[in-house]
Amino acid sequence: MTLHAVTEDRGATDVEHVRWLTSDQQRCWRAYLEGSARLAEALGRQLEAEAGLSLAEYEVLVRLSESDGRTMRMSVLADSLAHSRSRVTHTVARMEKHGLVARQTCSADGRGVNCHLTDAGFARLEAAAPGHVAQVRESLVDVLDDEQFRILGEAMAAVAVAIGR
Amino acid sequence: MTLHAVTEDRGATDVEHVRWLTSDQQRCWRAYLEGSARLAEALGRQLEAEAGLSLAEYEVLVRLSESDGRTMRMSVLADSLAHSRSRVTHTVARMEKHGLVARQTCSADGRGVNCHLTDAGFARLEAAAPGHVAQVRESLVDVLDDEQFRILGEAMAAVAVAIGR
DNA sequence: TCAGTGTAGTAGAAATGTCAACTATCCGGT
DNA sequence: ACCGGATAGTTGACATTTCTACTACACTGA
Repeated sequence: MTLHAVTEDRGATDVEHVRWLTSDQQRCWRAYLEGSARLAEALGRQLEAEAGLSLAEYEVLVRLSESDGRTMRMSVLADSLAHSRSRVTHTVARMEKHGLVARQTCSADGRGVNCHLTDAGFARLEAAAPGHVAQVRESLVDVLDDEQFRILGEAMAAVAVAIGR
Repeated sequence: MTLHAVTEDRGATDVEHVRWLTSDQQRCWRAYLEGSARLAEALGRQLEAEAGLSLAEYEVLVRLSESDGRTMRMSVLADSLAHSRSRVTHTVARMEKHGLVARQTCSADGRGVNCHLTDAGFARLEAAAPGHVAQVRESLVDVLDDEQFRILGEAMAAVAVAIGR
């Protein structure tokens, strides 16, 4: 018995007026949950196996590689990844220990820290990228037609905005 | 400088023929990454604050509440959640400590373990559901039009299939 | 100048998830 | 009956993420 049905049984005593999902909406939502879980797992597994990187580390490398001077402030990095500051601190600390990035205090703002991509970090990214892109294609991009993928992107962008970036 | 551009610079020495994402595809993919990160965070935060549950725990409660006798085999639960067995073992162990579920050895298969939703667990789900559904609507369902949401669901279902459920 | 408030980043503990054994049970073939 | 390989689940070590509190610096207004 679904909770939805159960709560409807309460009838007039239910003063909350909950707008439950329709069963079509339920199906979509469950599909999203399952698909996103499997996708994250597939990507993480491939990266770990073939490049020894977590998805979070890979994303850090990507942002840095695209930024001016291959350097970003910690907070900018955190915002751009939609990860907490604390999380980025820990992730970057691990990466620094492995020589992928280097931290330097920011001259312009004494509180700030610049995170810089080292040559070793860039090389690691170059080595990891082809396999990662192949996995993204295999698990997502090539599975969908252009229309589906475009709408998926628009939808998720709208979600990000709604939640308030 | 993007990695994409850099690797193209290698020109004829690049024998890998990597099918990089187009910039449109990049945008979609990044939007997905950011949106899904923010969505998971928003849902988890709401549940934790208002119901003292993690999203993983909530999902366990939902599956059990919908199953025959409010009971599922651990492995069925794991498959249905797309979580690893180990993860489900740990999650269920925590929930059992809090009285939300009870484990009992399976009579039919000596190796099996049945996970049963307690009355307290069901009550907890009933209490949590309205707020959770409201958050799902606010952050996802009501942000999209019907068409977008339907295609999102279809796309993610296709992804789940492609990755091999 | 300097008090108050906000921002940047970190640190360590607690919670959660992953990974690699490990035990116990089941099933299929001989 | 019994061997051997698969399946179900757990365990504990380890890695990662979250949570909370903390330090240091920056900005604003009196």
